[in-house]
Amino acid sequence: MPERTPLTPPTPPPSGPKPRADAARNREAVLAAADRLFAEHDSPGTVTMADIAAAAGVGKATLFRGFGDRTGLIRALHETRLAPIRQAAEDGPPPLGPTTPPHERVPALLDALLCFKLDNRHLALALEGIGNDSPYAAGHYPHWHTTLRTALEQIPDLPTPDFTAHALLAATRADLVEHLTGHENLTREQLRSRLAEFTARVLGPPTETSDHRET
Amino acid sequence: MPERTPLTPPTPPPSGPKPRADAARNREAVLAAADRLFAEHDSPGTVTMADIAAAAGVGKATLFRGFGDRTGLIRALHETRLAPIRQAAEDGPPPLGPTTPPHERVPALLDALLCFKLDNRHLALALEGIGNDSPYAAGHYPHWHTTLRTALEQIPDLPTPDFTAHALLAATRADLVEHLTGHENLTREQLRSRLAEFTARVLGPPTETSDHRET
DNA sequence: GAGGTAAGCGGACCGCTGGTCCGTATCGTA
DNA sequence: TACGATACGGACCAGCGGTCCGCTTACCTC
Repeated sequence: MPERTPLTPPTPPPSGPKPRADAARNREAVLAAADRLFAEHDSPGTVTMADIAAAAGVGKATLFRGFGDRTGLIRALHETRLAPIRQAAEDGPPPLGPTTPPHERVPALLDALLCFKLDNRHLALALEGIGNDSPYAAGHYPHWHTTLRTALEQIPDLPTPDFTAHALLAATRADLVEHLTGHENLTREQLRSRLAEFTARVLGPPTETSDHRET
Repeated sequence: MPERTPLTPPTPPPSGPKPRADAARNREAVLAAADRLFAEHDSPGTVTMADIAAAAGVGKATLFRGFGDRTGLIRALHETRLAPIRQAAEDGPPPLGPTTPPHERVPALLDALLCFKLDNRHLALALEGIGNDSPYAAGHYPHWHTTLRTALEQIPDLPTPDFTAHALLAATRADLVEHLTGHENLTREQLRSRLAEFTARVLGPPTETSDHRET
């Protein structure tokens, strides 16, 4: 532990007192530049921190001061884009919100996640490709897992909601999505329907007690 | 294309004329050292090429000459360990071999793969953590996917064998296994039974036409 | 066994990356 | 306007994967 943190007051969300005006401006510039660069390059690995700093018109240190490290920057970017969906799943209207019956909500959640990864290939790839254990270690994964598990638990006779949640989420992994659309040439709609069919099979037919709507 | 390959006649399998004695000996030493180092360190990222060369008692160039690059080394290591299972799935006896009815073979294949990743945490993590698109890009994945898909196609009323094969394989991803055993403290047997239950749910109940054995 | 030859060796070397330091410029405030 | 705190930026560093080239060594031939 260093005697006084010489850098990296990680500032994961810009919380605390109040950021200086130029700091806030630079933060936005960096996020915008990173987003653009990741979108332009196919592989996130080819985008360096120096590139992002240059594109944003700031020094490298600004980048690391604002986000801690590469992981932090990617996470911040990802979080920004994912926030609306997350919000919708937390307390939004059906079919994503918590009031939706599980046989409808689970597929809706997975479809939303899949569409997000289709629309933000680069970001999702960058996030999941950080290090080992990356998707699970921290960040948004536990949230989605818990949400999904909670919904799955309301389905009777489903043996292992916890593992099932993991397995269903694994079916939407960014690199798998990338492979299916890129190498196997599945269209967006094909992939969505495949995932929906698979999910339906896992959930089994809806019952009176678990789902109060006619299908 | 260089006028004469200065290095890297990749030698992925040591095929062709015949390798020199010391070359073969060094190759084995490198594989053994790499295996040991990966097993000792938790994260494959902390094992460098220089470490492996030093542990094997050879120069770095020997390493790159024999395996092309880091990816090649890891793949060679992985392939060596996985070969028996691969062989058993290709033309072995039940429950892994191709003569097994699908309702029995699919869970057996997945269980074998899961056990392999449990027994070779480090290797599987190293392999899947290489780059983006890593598990799907090359190597063993297409083989397992094809095997699984072929078996799934024999199950009537299973809507999308191709995607289902991907999804089931995704449930055995190395980092997920690592997360479940490491952070959620599932035992080996718990994880195996969870995967088996999940698989059974996906496959649905066996029928007369698809499976000729009583269950 | 001796000698020629090419395959193989090793470690100094390179380019590049993520990450850090510190003198300097800018912001917010009185 | 003057002053302290905050943030800036680019030179800098350590460590990585990967390469080069002069030297060693195994193999083949006679």
